[in-house]
This record gives sequence, C-alpha cells and structure tokens, in this order.
Amino acid sequence: MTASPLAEQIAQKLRRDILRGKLAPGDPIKERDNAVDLGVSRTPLREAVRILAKEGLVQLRPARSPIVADPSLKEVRDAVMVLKALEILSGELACREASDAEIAEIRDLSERHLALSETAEGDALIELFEIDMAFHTAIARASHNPALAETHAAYLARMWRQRYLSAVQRRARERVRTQHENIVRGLETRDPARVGTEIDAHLSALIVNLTRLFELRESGRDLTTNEKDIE
Amino acid sequence: MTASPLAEQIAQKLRRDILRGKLAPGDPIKERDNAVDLGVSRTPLREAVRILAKEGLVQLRPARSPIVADPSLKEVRDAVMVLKALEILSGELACREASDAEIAEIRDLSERHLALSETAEGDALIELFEIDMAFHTAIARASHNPALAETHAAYLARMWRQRYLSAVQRRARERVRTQHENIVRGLETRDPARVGTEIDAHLSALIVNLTRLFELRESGRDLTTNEKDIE
DNA sequence: CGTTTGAATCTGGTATACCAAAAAATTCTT
DNA sequence: AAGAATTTTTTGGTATACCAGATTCAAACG
Repeated sequence: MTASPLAEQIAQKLRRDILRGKLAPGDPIKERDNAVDLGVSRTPLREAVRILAKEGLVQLRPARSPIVADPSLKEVRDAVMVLKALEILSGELACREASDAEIAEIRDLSERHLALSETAEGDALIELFEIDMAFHTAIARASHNPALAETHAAYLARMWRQRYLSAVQRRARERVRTQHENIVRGLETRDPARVGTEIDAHLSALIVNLTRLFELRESGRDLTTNEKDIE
Repeated sequence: MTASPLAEQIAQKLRRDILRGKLAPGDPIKERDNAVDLGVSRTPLREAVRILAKEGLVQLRPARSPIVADPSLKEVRDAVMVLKALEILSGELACREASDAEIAEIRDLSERHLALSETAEGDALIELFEIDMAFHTAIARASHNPALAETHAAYLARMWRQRYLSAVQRRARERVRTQHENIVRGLETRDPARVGTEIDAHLSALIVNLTRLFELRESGRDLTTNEKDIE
C-alpha cells in the first residue's frame, strides 16, 4: 500500500506551480485536464486540490472549477497578522523550549541567508527564499509545539507567493538580514520579550512592504498576473 | 450538481459522533463499514475523513484505518496555547473593528450562557456548551479577519470534546461566567489590553482545569474512554 | 439585429470495481 | 505444544464509469 503519497505528491507539484507563477491567480484547475496532464486519475488529483484549498492556495467554488486563489490586499494583511501572532508565540516558546542545537541551526540558516542575500540573482533567488522560509519554519519547530508549527507552516505556504515577491526586492533584502540577526540574538539570549518584539517588527515591516507592492501593482502594469489571458 | 455537501454532511455527522463520545478516542473509522452504515459510497466518506483529519479530530495512519484522535495532555495544552494566541489577537482586533451590534451580540451570548449556566443539567449541558462555543466564535468573527476566524474555529473544533468535559464541571461553570463577563466589558469599553488580559486568564484557567481532568483520568477509571474495548 | 430559449458540452460529484500491502489466522514444521 | 511461514482476509489507494447541474453557443423568433 502506498499510503497515499500520490495526492500529496500532486499537491506539492501544484503548489510549486502556483508559487512560481506558472499557474497564475485566477487560473482554473480543472480536474480532468490536470489529471490527464499529470498522468494520474481524477481521484488523487481531486484530493490534492482539497489539500491546497485547505491551505488557502486554491479556492473551491460550488459547481465551478477551483481556481488559484488571488488574495486581495486585505486578505494578505489579515493572513500576515495571524502569522505574526503565531510566530511571536513560536519565538517566545522557543526561548524556553528549544535546545541549543536547534538555536544553532537557526543561526546557521540565518547566516546562509546572509551570505546568499548579497549576491543572489535569478534562479538563486528561489534558493535564497527557501532558506528564508526554512528560517521561519525552524523557529516554529523550535517551539516544540507541533500544532503551532503545523499551523504556522500552513500560513507560510499560503503566502509563499506574496512573500516571494516581497523578499526578492533588493531593499527588502537588506532589512531582512538585520532583522533575522536580531531575532537570532534574542533566541540565543533566551529573551522572549526581545524575540517577540523583533518578530513583530519583522512581520510588521513585511505588511508595509506588501502594501507597497499591491499599490505598485494597481498602478502600472501587473507583476503578478501572467499575460496569458490577453492572448 | 450538489456542490459536494455530502462530504461536508458526513464530516458533520462524524464530528458530532466523535464529540458526543459515540465514537471514542482510539476507535477506528473504517472506510467501507462506515460508508455502508451511512448508505453512501466510500468516496465522499473518504473525503469527510480527510476533512476531519485536517481539523485534528481523526488521525490518519499509513496503511491503517484512521482512528479517532486521542490527544495527550501535552497535545491539548499545545493546542490551547495556540488557541489562546489566536483568541487574544481576535479580541484585540475586535476592539478596533467590531461594530456595536456585534459586541451587543456577544454580550447577548454571554447573558444567555449566564442564564443557562446555573440551572443546566443533562442534555441542556450540550446547549449550554454550544452557547459557550458560539461566544468565542463570535469574538473571532468580530475581528473582521476571516482567516483568523477560520483558524480559530478549527482549533475550537479540535478541542470540542476536551472543552466539553471541562465546561460541564460545576466549579468551572462559575469561573467561566465571570470571565466571560470581564471579556465583554473589555470589548464594550474597546480596551484591547484588558480584553487580551482577560482572554489570557480565561484560557490559562482552561489549561489548568484540563490538566486536572487528565490527572483525574489517569488515576481512577476513565471518564472519556468508552468501555467497549473491555468486552 | 437583438433577444431568448434549448440543446450540446463541459464540469465536478458520486458510485463502483480493482489492486497492493499489511494484519490476522491457520497450518506445517520442529 | 510452540514457533515460524504461508495463506487468507481486511484495509486503504487508485482508476474508471456514470450522473446531474451549469455554462455556453447557436439557432430561431420577435
């Protein structure tokens, strides 16, 4: 028995397609078409779509094709607020619960991020970003609260694309570097209040940056929407 | 087209069965058996099980029947901590975002809870408890942050049974009444700090109470496990 | 030429049939 | 009689076939 990795596998593939922009917001995800494309049956693909729907990456509509979610600014801000609360809790708990090894690992991620951040361009940006995500995920796991880590991961996944667009900017990269460093320092000194403050600052800055991105998007031509629907 | 209410319908039925204790923690949920019992096919039942799994009510195991989750004390405490963070955020946001009507509705729920709390016994306890849940849900919705409300609801659902066992106790009922009142006062005066503090106290007390319940359960015979497996 | 109506088609929802892996039971061996 | 190996059964995973609602496009009517 294969323990149903297939649905999860498909979900993973779709997730990447969505986040990389291959599947643009608003695009329909038709059960039949995608199933034959991937060479699988509709059943597991259907299940995969449900998984993504729970994560908020796709939107189910009654009697309609599911579509790739296209969150509004408010929705993104709402999600970041929740993420912030979750991550602050993670950081505070991590101060108490994390092992030294775990904190060392977080520092390591921070430094790898630092090293890559200055030079990265093109495809390396994706790697940079994945390290960024791993950094935050590691903090959530260091809370030793699996439920928290899981929910945190779900929110992170949901906003992957938005965060990616934000993190890629040069000016944001500078800021992220120092903020990550501050968070690590707080963890190393096991200072929950400081960690909370730093994470708060970090994610508050993210909200500001995302807001700016959305405003840019509304004026000027679009960075996130693909051009295919103009064809 | 029926917009797939079937799976959701089944999930709802199973959820109630689990929470009322008809399906005890550890019980397997076999696809075939339950499907024929409910007179539906395996496909929607399977989907329903996945929904409950995402909510944390059932536990999927590779190559095994899913079983009704039987959370340990640590897991419950972990979940309540997350719930607390979510609910504090809800309360703080509600102070800023909620309409007067929404706050009035929350007060109404608090008062209905109060009225029922003193006299309720037997089946009325379920109604009492549903009002309790509605109270907390209303606060989450009053945050005007749908993502937050949804995640909060998921955590609430996950711990329905534990909270039920806690809320039914006479001594807990007394405490809950005054704490609800305090939260409402904070909302009415639009005082985020106070609301945060009160919710914190409320849920911290819940953790204490749940811990006590678990200790009781470990000594003496079991209140939550049904007796069927001794047959 | 515009509007309306109906049929063809596309979509997701549901049921069922089949397969492989894991548990359980039985039997064969020692 | 005890243990191990094999066979049988049970379970979930996957594919496929069928159904009903919704959309859309076209033709006919005003």
